[in-house]
Amino acid sequence: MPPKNPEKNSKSNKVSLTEVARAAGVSKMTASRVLRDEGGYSEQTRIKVMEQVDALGYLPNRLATVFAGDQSSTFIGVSIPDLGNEVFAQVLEGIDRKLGTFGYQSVLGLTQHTLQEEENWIRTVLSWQPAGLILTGRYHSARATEMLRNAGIPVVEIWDLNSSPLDMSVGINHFDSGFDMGRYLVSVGYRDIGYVGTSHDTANAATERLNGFCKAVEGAGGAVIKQLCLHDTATYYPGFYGTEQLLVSAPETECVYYQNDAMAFGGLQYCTGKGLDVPGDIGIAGWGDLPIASVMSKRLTSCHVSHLKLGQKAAEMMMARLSGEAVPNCTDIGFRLIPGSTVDNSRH
Amino acid sequence: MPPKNPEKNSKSNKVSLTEVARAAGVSKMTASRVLRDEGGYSEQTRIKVMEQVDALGYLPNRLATVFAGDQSSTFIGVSIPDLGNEVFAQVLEGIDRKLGTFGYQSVLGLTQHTLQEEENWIRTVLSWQPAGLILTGRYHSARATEMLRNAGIPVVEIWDLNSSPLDMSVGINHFDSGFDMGRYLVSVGYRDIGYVGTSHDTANAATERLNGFCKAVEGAGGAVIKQLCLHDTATYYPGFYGTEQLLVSAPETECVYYQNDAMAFGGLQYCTGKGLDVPGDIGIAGWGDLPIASVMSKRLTSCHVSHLKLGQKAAEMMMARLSGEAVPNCTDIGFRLIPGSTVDNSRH
DNA sequence: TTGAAAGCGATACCAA
DNA sequence: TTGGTATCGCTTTCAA
Repeated sequence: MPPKNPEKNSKSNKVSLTEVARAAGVSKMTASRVLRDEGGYSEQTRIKVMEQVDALGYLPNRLATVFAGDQSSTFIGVSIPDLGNEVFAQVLEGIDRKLGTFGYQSVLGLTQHTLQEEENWIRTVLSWQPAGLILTGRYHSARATEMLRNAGIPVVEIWDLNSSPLDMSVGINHFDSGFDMGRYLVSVGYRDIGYVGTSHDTANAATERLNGFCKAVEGAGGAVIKQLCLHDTATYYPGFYGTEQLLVSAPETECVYYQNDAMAFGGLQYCTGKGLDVPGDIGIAGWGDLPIASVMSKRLTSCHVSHLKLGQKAAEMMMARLSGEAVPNCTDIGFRLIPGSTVDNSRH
Repeated sequence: MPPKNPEKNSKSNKVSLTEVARAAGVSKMTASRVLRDEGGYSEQTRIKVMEQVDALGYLPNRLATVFAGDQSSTFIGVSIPDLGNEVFAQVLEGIDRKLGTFGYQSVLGLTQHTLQEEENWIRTVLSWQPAGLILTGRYHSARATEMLRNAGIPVVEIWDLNSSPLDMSVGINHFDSGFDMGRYLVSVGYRDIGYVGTSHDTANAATERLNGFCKAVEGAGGAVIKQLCLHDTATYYPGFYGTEQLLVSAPETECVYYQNDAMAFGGLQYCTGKGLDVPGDIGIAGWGDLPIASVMSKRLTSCHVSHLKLGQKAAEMMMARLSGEAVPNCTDIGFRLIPGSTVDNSRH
């Protein structure tokens, strides 16, 4: 809960347009016109006003402008599951940089992968009258969905491609990306395959990748013999110990598919540390194509997605919509399977 | 520039407190009291109002509340250089999560390490009447400093510890952390040492680490024989090719100190790829202690800083100040040198 | 327990 | 080229 302002009232030392106008000896309407560069005043008047703006250090109160109702704000609410995951940090970077070039600001919400957190954040951020919202994920609570519909502002859902979005959507088809990897791994000769990921309380993109993966593997004659969903964050160390758990309970595993590259690196390090040869003894595949891959001698088998571009595209769609342009409501930015060298493509 | 609202006026479909009050058959003051849980109304009235709130899907307009002048907003402006650098992503995560528990929101600004970007962002974000600002770095343009002083809101400068901050400061002493590493490397026997980092247009923490490092190395009888400051981002691949450049021009280098762990990993991979033994042939030291270190078999020599905690602390100081508590204006969260195994501590 | 009126800072609209 | 007045949604203050 926001506290009452401690020092009586913070506006006490803030300069308002009225004060600028008075100091310049004009009405506040004239001062307003000068500041908005609207025209319809003499050069002499303009100078008088600007002198006082500088002298008094006047900063406009944009709250009042929006409140007056003639403009929307330049806030864009942006929900992100967590920033410990590098890919989301990149998405946010893409969004915020692009928004910045249009003079808009991100109001951040970290939802920790829960719909309840997202709903709470949506309620709050809507009360600040944002110009639009960019949300990670296509699943929202019923109440959240209702609020979003009622808000009457543009919404871009990112990450999962959503063929029937609330409004607009940009991302990739995660099911397909999992499917492609499954098909690839079986095609090079793997049969007994394991999975290591994390579980969240809600359906999400990683689950869809797993679903696609299983479907492809089983359809092609392989088997996903063990699926490990840890109650942890999807980072390096869980990939490490998850691999240990997996190999203890299913030592026949020939290849492991991970929720993302960070977990895959953890798994790779576990295997290497145990003296296993990758890919000779065991294959490893991740997802996301992290920047660190650019310096690894052994290219991680993965799936490339341009996270930065995804964020930029989301911001661009938002800006286009806000300026009244027609915007396709569904944009697939695509992915690319990276064969890499952590799976053995010569098993046949 | 924010465009004029395309659809006439977005408020058209928004429900105001007045409408709720009318529907409930009470005055808007009574409805306001109910919504603020202020007391001073009958239970029957409360029910009538809340029924209409639900029925109409009323969401308060917090802009109007702040504007009315009785409260400050729950915005905290947060400036971060870039999110491609994992450590800053962690800092932001720490800030935003902690702010969230107090019902505050981060308004993000990515400054790309330039003071001009920061100044522009400060001007904009101040116009939205934030409750406070959290800024990365202790250096600001003259105009930015003036605006910050005039704003009359709490400011926390993070990252570099600032003994005479604008208002509050939390971070570490980067000079000291560089100094400690320099002293350590010489103490284990290195003499000809190189540095690989990036250059920015402004003074920054990495520069201070380098300064501290050089002072310690030279004071202890070693020499920083080559300093490479690339015009690039401080990530994996620049660490890789920067190392190549360094070793070509100064093949006698015994040990390399990097701006951060990501660059150090890049360098490590370069050396390993070239058949150099680390630390047998060359030593490698980074800064920051990235999460990936938790799964590496060879512990990277580095300097640990709790980035998440730094962010949390900054948010806590902000919240404490906003609730009127006394807050120390300078908090050192400390660092810890990690000897690791990418330098040889048995050279003597 | 309730309500009417003033006002926050800026802009639209109309009048001079 | 200027300025007065109403207005946005809400809360404070004062009155009933």
